[in-house]
Amino acid sequence: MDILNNGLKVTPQRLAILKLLRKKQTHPTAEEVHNELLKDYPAISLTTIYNNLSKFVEAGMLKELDIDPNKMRFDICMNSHDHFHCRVCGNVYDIVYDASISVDNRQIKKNVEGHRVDTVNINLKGVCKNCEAVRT
Amino acid sequence: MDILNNGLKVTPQRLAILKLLRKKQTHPTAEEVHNELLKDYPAISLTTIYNNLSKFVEAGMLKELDIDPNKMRFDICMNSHDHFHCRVCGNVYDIVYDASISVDNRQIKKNVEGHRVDTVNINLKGVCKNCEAVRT
DNA sequence: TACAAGGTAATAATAATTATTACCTTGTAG
DNA sequence: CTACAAGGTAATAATTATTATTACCTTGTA
Repeated sequence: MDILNNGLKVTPQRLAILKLLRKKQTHPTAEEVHNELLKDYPAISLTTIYNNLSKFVEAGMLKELDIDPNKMRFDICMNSHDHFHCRVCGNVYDIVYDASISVDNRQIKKNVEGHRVDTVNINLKGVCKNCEAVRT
Repeated sequence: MDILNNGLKVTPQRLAILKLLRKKQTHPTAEEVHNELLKDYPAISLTTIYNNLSKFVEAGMLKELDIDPNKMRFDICMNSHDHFHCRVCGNVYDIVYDASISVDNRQIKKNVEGHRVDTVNINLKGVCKNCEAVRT
């Protein structure tokens, strides 16, 4: 038995990581995942989190985001969308763009100025609504 | 005398860093800048590079790019444009989008899904034309 | 000429991530 | 049912990029 036929065995740790990533809307870092899972798995190690996040990326189940220069953050692969990085709390939120704009961009020619393009990421930064609310 | 009235003194090291960033099209990392400048300034330290890059960012002369998860890369501020990150050589190139697409995107509402948006970055990834040429 | 402000460079410290290793589980073949 | 092989986990140590600290040096100015 593997997870999605990617050669990865199902383990409680792996299920827990995936479940957490699916539940949380904030694209937690490896350490945040670790802290969260310590509640249910007091023995889980940070190494395990890193190992498995990497495995999931290799297996194509997660994408690594490049929106946070200091920490690795991940995205459970689904239909394509963009990201918003709050510079106050640091959380990363999913953003569903207007279909029109989104499509215009992502379907841009696969060759730009002579370079072969694989992926297009649109990253927004600013202050999220929670942090904005706290301030006022 | 300061550089662009930002309270920064003019030093040979600073001029050299800025000159290099202006000349190179690949958005070199701090270490690449260091290696390059060692040719002309055998005593220059990596710390100086980091210090001054940070100063330049504070002064608004450079922007920090978020396209490379592993290294800091910088952009001499000019008219807005996007970036392409080659996953073979790691270089980052400037991309001039079609004005139409570019404008559509960057002028997106300043509030998206309740979050206040400051900046929008569009990052492309793939294989650059140089690396593509080497392969074939 | 001497002083003050800020810059540089050497060194050490930090933080996130990765590598290494030994032990443990689990599924399967005999 | 038992033993083995494959892979997973966790503890530890190592690596890498970046930042902090400190002492010395330069330069402009009183």
